[in-house]
Amino acid sequence: MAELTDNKDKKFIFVIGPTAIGKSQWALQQAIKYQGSIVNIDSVQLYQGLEIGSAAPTAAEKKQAPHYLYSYVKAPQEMTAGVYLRDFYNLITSENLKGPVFIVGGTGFYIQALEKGMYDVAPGDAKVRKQIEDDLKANGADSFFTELSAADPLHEIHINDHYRLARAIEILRTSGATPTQLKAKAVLQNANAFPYPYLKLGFTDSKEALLPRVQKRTRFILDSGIIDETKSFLEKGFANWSPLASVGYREVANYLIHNNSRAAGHESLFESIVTSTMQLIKKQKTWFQRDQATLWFESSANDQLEAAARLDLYLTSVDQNVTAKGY
RNA sequence: GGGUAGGUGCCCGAGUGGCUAAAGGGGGCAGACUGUAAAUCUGCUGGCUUACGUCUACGAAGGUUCGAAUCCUUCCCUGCCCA
Repeated sequence: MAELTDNKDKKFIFVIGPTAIGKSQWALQQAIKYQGSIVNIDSVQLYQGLEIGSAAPTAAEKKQAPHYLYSYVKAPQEMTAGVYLRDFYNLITSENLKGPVFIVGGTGFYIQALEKGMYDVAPGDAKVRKQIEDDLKANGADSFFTELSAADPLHEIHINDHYRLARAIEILRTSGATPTQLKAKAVLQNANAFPYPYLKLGFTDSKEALLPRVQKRTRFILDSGIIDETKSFLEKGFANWSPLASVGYREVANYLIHNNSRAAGHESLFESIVTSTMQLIKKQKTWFQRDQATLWFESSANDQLEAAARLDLYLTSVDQNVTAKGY
């Protein structure tokens, strides 16, 4: 990690919460008000060409305050939380970001990675990974599960979770470390944790409150051209590019491949995107539940004002860290 | 009007005498989560009951049978074909 002294007195504000809650718009208002900047922490808005479906900030919005880490990863490159961290720290140590920095997004895993840091193990090597995948295919999950259980009887990976199983085996074979050891070590050291003062604000709301927002947004996304956006990637041969498996794009790709000819397909496309988005929201809410350090607000105008007041308190205070526990 | 296929749990759909509260999928609910994370994975999902159990359920009503979603009769409804 590079020298961090430049940012000693800089304040960071996480603005997190489920999709379609209105984080970006709120954060933009605040960034304008305090002459700050915005950094993305959404795992899909990172990519170039997926702006419509991921409801990324528009050019007009980006003009109102500096935005970073949006639309900069090009297909067929695929991001990981680890690479995101590298990019994030590169950014804030190489550029002198204006004012308070708003870190905005709903990807719980990335937020956690940034806040707590990641395990000190090598990232997946493409070659090794391929080998592991072949091995898994040839010998089945049972053999992986047995191998992992022998080395780490306390691991909590399910036998059907092939992705996690393969990753655990990869780490085990290359470094000898087990999931249980890594977890224990991370709790003790927490060496790669976020090194700056920060405030975590979250927006969330009931399913009933979110549904109309999701419907409206889905209509808008469809009208704005997510179908063409998807089509262009498919035509370039990126059908297996992992971001295309994210909410919206997955449904559209499926629609283009299977029901394109049917007139009724369009309405069910709308419905299926709404459903997946609501499912995503549920998963995000489940993830955020365990986060004890976030100050939560609802989406109402009143709560937005309340959140703004808390922000103001933080920005004008001399305290370093202000979290839920601080109040 | 005639013929024909069919009506199954929130939805789709399997089941054609007992092992059926009824496969599977979707949806819903709850959860896990350290380099794919908007991904991946797990559990639950008719009522009452802690449980044993019991009640209600396979279009409706009757019937056959020790026993029916499954067989028979009539009726209602839906799709398709012929008039």
